[in-house]
Formats: sequence, C-alpha cells, structure tokens
Amino acid sequence: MPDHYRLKRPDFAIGPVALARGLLGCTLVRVLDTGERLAGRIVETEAYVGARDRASHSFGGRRTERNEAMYAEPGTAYVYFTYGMHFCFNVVCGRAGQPVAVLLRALEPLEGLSRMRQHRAASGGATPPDHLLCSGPARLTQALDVTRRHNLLDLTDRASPLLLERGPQRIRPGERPSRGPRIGIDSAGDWAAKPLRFWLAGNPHTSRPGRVGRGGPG
DNA sequence: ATGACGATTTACT
DNA sequence: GTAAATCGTCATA
Repeated sequence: MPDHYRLKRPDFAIGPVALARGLLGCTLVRVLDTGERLAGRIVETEAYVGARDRASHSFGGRRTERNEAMYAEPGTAYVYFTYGMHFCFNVVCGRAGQPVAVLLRALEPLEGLSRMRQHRAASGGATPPDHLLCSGPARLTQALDVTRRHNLLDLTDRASPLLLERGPQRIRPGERPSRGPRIGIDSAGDWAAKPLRFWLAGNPHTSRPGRVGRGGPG
C-alpha cells in the first residue's frame, strides 16, 4: 500500500466517535522485528469519550501511570493489560490532552494469517478458524503480537511497528455500518447503554459476545 | 500492605 | 447457560 494511505496526525485528531466510525474499513498493520507484515481490516470499534464517560479509564479525569497514554497526542497507542492475561489496543484521538480513545475490537485478517495462527496458538489450544482469529479486542492483540511494549507508541512515526492505513474499499457491498451499546462495561451505569460501539454488519469477522441477531455484531 | 476488580477468553455443564 | 484462569492497577488503610 502506498505510504500516502497511512493515517497522519490530523486524521486521528477528530474525536472518539468520529474516529471509531471512520476507522471501520481501514487497515491495521503490524510490522514484526523480522520485517514480516501482518494486517487486518478494522470491522469493529468502540469510542471512549473522556472524563464524563463512566466506562473509560479516564473517568472523572483520572490520570495514572497506566492510562497516561490517553493524555498523549492524537495517534498515540494506548495498550493496557487486563484480566491478568489480555492486552487491549486503543488509538488516542483527543486534542489538547483530552483523554479520549478508540478501542479496536475486531479485524478481518488480510495478511500474515499463518503467523497470526501461530501467535494465537502459542498460548491457547487448537488454532481457531479465520473468522475467530481477530474477532475480539484481546484476540486481535494476540494475533498481531501487540503487547505492553507498544503502549505510548506514536502510530504516525515512520519507524513504528504499528500503523493505520486508509483502505482502498472502506465499506464493501453487503456491509452496513452499524452502532450499538459497548461490551463488557455493565457496571458503567447510564453509560453502558450508549451506542458507542461501531461495526460492519454483514461481515463475519466481528466479535460475538452475545447471541447473534439482537443488536450485536454479526 | 491489602483486597477487590477488570474495555476478556475459553472450557465445560 | 456458568465458571475458571490470572495478575496489574487502584483505592483504602
């Protein structure tokens, strides 16, 4: 993909809702130390909208060592460790130190599928079918080997092992951009119900935490 | 120093 | 459907 497809600082500085929606159909690229390239098309995201968002790590303006990346420049990676075993990958998108970000929840694998399978099998059992390879926030980080060491990375830096690209065909025929409540934040009160999750309905690579056909992806 | 919990995934009944 | 795995982070003391 030509370099001008790569997202630059101003592309990220549009706030969490616009970015969460706009990243659908874009490509996340991971360049391994060996130079090998892994890539996936973004099919599901969530917006975390700042200090007033009860579900956000930055709720109430909280600022700690863990979430420091949320206060960094647009285009910074925020990777955090959770449940004692999983990493989640976010893209920071706030201007002037506003602690807002977009969580990547699912990818359609495009390049390096066999390597992704290796990464997913490394700490699991059998290798999953393609539609489950990157179909969850922790599954995609495992498939792409995104970990703690990528926290605070500048995704607009030429040397970054992670970057985002505009896709040639952002939305395909048969796909319908959709939105609904976020996942796994039931304790967030009113904020649990707000429609801040975005996905491409009709694409088989989204996450399926709930039953199919009830406002969830798939 | 201690205890509760988590932006999840997987296996099992 | 429910439960286990597993440990860093945060709030409280």
